[in-house]
Amino acid sequence: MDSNNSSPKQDSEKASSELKPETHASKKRKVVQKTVVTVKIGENVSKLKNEGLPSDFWSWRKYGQKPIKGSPHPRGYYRCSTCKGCSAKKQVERCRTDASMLIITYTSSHNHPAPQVQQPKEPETQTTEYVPISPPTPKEEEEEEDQEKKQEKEENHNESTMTSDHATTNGTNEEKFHYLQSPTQCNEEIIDQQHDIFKLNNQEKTHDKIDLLLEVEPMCYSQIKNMSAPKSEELDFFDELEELPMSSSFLDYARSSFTDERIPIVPS
DNA sequence: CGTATTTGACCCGCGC
DNA sequence: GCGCGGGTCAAATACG
Repeated sequence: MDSNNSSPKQDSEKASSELKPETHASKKRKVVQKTVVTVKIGENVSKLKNEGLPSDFWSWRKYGQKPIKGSPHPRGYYRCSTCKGCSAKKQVERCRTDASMLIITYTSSHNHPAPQVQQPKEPETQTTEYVPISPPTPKEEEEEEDQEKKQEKEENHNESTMTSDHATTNGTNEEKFHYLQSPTQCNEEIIDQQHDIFKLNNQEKTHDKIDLLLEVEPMCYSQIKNMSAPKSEELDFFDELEELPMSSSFLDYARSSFTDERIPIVPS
């Protein structure tokens, strides 16, 4: 809590009641280090997970959502719920140009080490600790799939969607997430602190793996499938459901995968 | 019953 | 100095 350096403004006002103004407002707006990650939805997330991609070791709780000017999609605000005092936050929004692309911005770092480093063996097993891959994943996937399916069949997929819940856990369900980096978006504040921020998650290790994955799956038939589908409609749909796709595992996952792509931004 | 998510309102910072 | 946009909190609702 006190360590939170990102909620200065509100802290001042609302915090005055319970919280306390820990930092200055300036911090919140620019002094906070941010890592921007662009994720492309179109690959197999579950699959990757199975591969051994550690999703996030932390849980994220959504605390707000706001429509962004110029963007047809709203931005979701998440906070690390793994640890009560963790000030780690992340913002998730869809690319205005490509609804299939998610822009995740990580702010602040975790005050605590990852609950447990899940190994690339069995996500479920390791989840013993509390890796939010199973629970949240289904939700996001559901939405994503829903959209695509809706185009083809709504009811029919309903079942599939639900099934995916379990399947996801096992990796049966195949989601598609592509990770890309958008240098243009934050090339100005790119830094090497990314390691600092995610160092906790043993990203270094993941890094290697992700690297391979990225190269290995430049384009899967899944992606093609995506392309085949009318993006326009999907976008539209997303527009309204924009907020759901990134609960935690999704982002977490993305984050892990983006190790390489994530763009650390630092407010000068 | 408890926890997570959703929605609305409030406030601050920045730009004009 | 005013207005716009962004970010967070709090309360209510839904789901497990």
